[in-house]
Amino acid sequence: MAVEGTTGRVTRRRVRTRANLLDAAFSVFAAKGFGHVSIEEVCEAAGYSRGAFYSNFSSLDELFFALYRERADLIAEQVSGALALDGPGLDVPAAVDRVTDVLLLDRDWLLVKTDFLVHAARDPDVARSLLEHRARLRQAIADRLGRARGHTALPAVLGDTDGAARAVVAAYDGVTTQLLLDRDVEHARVWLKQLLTALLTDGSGTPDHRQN
Amino acid sequence: MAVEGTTGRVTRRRVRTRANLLDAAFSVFAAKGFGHVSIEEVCEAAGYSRGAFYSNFSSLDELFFALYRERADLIAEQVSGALALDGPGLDVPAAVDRVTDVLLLDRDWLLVKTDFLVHAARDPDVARSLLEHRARLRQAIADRLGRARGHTALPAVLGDTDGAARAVVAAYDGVTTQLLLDRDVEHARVWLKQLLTALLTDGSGTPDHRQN
DNA sequence: GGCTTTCGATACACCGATGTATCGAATACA
DNA sequence: TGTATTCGATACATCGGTGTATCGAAAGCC
Repeated sequence: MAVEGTTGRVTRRRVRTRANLLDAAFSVFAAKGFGHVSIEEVCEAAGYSRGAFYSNFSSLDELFFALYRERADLIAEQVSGALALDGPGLDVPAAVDRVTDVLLLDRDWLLVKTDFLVHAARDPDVARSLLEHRARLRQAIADRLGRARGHTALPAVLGDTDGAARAVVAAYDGVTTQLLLDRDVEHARVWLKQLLTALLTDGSGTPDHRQN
Repeated sequence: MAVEGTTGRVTRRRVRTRANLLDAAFSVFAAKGFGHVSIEEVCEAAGYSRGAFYSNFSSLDELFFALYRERADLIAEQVSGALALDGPGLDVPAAVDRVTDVLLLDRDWLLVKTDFLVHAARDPDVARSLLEHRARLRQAIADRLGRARGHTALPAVLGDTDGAARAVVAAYDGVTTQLLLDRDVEHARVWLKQLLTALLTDGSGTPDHRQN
């Protein structure tokens, strides 16, 4: 039984193994991709037997979902944190700097994230859940962006602050795609910065040259 | 033997079955996702036996790769065509209109494309091949964009025309992600138009409102 | 139209992964 | 510390997919 309705007895070993399984699964998923991973591989990587797995999860999908939510929430917190740092007024360029510094940490995460996207794209329920998550994040961005008026004027082309927040997310997604292919994290960072600057200001930025 | 070094005898039945297999595979991949598809499923969908498959391909990966190249080349031609339509000078807004009208045809294609991205992200060889393909497409965009000077000035933030072309591709990738989740093609189209306008001009555009 | 070559269907042997049922060991609680 | 309960390892039956080898049928060539 993977699901505990009401926690009968508290458990201590259980939480450890569950966490271990999740961690191991993350590595394996990042390396081989969900859909090319068997339950056995995850168990082996974690140093457990399949008995442990079935005791904690009922399917690979369930584990994958749990894994994604865990990390996604973590990232969302980081971004919110980076956005919430300064005072009542938002300094757009500074915020862009902070966010881009925080955002693109881990290639493995991008791999898993994209796997999950592909998964969600084919399952309406998962898609809805993911859309809600994205909407919350976007809302947080839009809120902060709303405080920018006065400091920097947002270009009118994108509409309201929500449109601008949309653009930010789209830029992030776009850069993610490129980064997955060329593996150049540093370039991705500076380039995301450029893109965001281009989208959120009318001013001038710092160009850069690159192949690929 | 799936690979013919030199074409011994010409074949007519063979090309048909090969095409049928590719078409069926496209549907199946779109529906279930590469990695959740067995060779048998593809064969069944195409109305052939596994013997036919192994006679034409040596693995699912090989078929997938062939499938992707075929369609990707087709799309690239469409885009190039849309860009090449007008005279020596490029009218940016008009070109944006034409490209966005052509570009986002098929959700199934986006699904397969993203699957392939996920695949390429884990295999350096495939990644290189995909990067080259993207680079060619980007170059075509940059070339046309180079002729825009005079008509419309590109924002300096993005650097040269290549930077601008990069931004175009990133916007497309970003919109793709959202579209995979919300399945709203029309909105994606108008929104991509907005994004491109925001990136490629300093002027004003047509805002829009939307949930999700 | 006969003959040769190629294509694809059928049959077979072979894992590898899945899920379940059972039992010993670890752990919470008194 | 004793004991009830939970956790996870082992064993088992099963299934689906893979790849290969073989053979009949379709299609090209003269």
